[in-house]
Amino acid sequence: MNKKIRVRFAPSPTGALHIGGLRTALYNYLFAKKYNGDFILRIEDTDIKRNINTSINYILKTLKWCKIKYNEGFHKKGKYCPYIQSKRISIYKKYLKKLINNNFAYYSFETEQELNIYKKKYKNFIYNALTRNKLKNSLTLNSTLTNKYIKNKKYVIRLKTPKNTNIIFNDKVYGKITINTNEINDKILFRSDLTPTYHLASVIDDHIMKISHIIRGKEWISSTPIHILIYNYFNWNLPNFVHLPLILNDLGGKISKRLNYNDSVPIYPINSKHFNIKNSYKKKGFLPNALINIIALLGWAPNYNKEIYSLNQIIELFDFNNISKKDVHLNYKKFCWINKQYINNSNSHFIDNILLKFLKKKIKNKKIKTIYLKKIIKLTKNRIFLINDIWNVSYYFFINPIKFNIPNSIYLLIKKNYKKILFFFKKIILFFKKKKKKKEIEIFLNKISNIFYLKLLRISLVGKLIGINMLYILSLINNKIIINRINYFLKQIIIK
RNA sequence: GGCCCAUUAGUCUAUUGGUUAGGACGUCAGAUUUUCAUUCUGGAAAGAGGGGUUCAAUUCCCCUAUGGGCUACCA
Repeated sequence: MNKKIRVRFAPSPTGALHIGGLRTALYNYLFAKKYNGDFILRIEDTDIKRNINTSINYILKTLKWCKIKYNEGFHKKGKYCPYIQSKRISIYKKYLKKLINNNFAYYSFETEQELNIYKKKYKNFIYNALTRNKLKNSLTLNSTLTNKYIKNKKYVIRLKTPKNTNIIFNDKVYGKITINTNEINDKILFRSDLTPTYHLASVIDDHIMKISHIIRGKEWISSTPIHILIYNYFNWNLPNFVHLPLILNDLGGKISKRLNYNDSVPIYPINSKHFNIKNSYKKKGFLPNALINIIALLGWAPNYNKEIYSLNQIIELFDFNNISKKDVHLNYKKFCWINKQYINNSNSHFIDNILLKFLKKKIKNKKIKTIYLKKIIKLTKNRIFLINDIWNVSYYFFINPIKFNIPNSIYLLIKKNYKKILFFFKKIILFFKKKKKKKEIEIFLNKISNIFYLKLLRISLVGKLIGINMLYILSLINNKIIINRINYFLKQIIIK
């Protein structure tokens, strides 16, 4: 096999790109990268009714954010322009004519309503070699009638599938798959609205564009015989078929472009007439590198006891043999864990800047100095899983607690003298220098022998028993604010 | 309903005839953190069921069960 590796990602612009689509794109990209091949982006918009024009842009943005680069295809110059099927219809028509002339395709004249009646009447109605002799089509009607239908443009064009023939192909993931032609319809290649369908367009394009490996979701396995027939009818060399296991949603079904399911969360946020995607992996605070790692491991595992791989490692190790045949369920907590590994192990300057940007946006108070924010980030970032979590672990540096959550265990022990204790703390805190000396605070904290008194102080400052070491809380929050918080606590909380 | 495909712990996966069935997330316990989280250590937890083939089966074959895909003038 010395043919050049050429693969394509061919989404239809009918909605948001979800994690399954992105994985297909990624695996194509990885395979091309590994063998120095071409990775092509082709837009399959043959079904005009379902197209959503903003989704092309959305797909491009998502791929860009994930750094999945294609070197040929939509919006790029290339040998096989254009890379959008709606602008290639004349090509498909040309090939379609050849199929008809060679008697590999024929005109069929039933209306949709008529077909629905058949489907209702006969349970397993299939339009193919077993039934087409009894139906209205160019094979059964005489030429005058046929021509009349064609003239009035009341037809579809169907692929002529042979009778009772086993189509066998060797899938790179699933191995040998056999499907009998009696089970498949004479697929419609050309609709009554005179547009080609996916099956025709994609096979022709894959051949013209010299695609060597078709890497796509497993849901296409049952259509593969149709594609193989078309290749054979044209006497074209077959590409390699690589079908990927499906990614299942929380209901156990195929993830769809409809955004009803939690797991179908798209990658990139977008706000347009057609979508309003707030809940995306990007928006949640996943890093693109981590997401690539996560998605690569969805149905593929190299034979190492390891979870974290750089893109280069993934490219090097990527192999169809390591792709699982089993459909995968998403494990969101593991996603978060992988993201955390990236937050902790990546270049810290890079991550800190992302966190800084996030916090600045969240706080909106321009008076807060960058150095201060950086200190807080340094102290809190080892506690987060997603970028957005940084707020949850640092908010108490920026906003005063309003509600106070005092666990019973502490409540019982301090209820007698909590006022005294806090007054005492206030006195000491007032004596801290403006630029607080750490040592001073350390001595103070060490002197508090009763752990519950410390907890009381924490609750009054943070609201809950969470957060980083008191030493840093006391030294980073300004004395005045600390006193105010204690005062507010004493006002709000009446412990009897 | 028909056809195709899959089936190792809650989830992802390793081991493709001989292993105390390995790892990860999660979970549970302990340590660190005078809190919480992180981190560290340890534990529990799996070959869907039934038949074959074989000296030996998680691994090969068959049946059943379960799950999924397809069965569109959608891709």
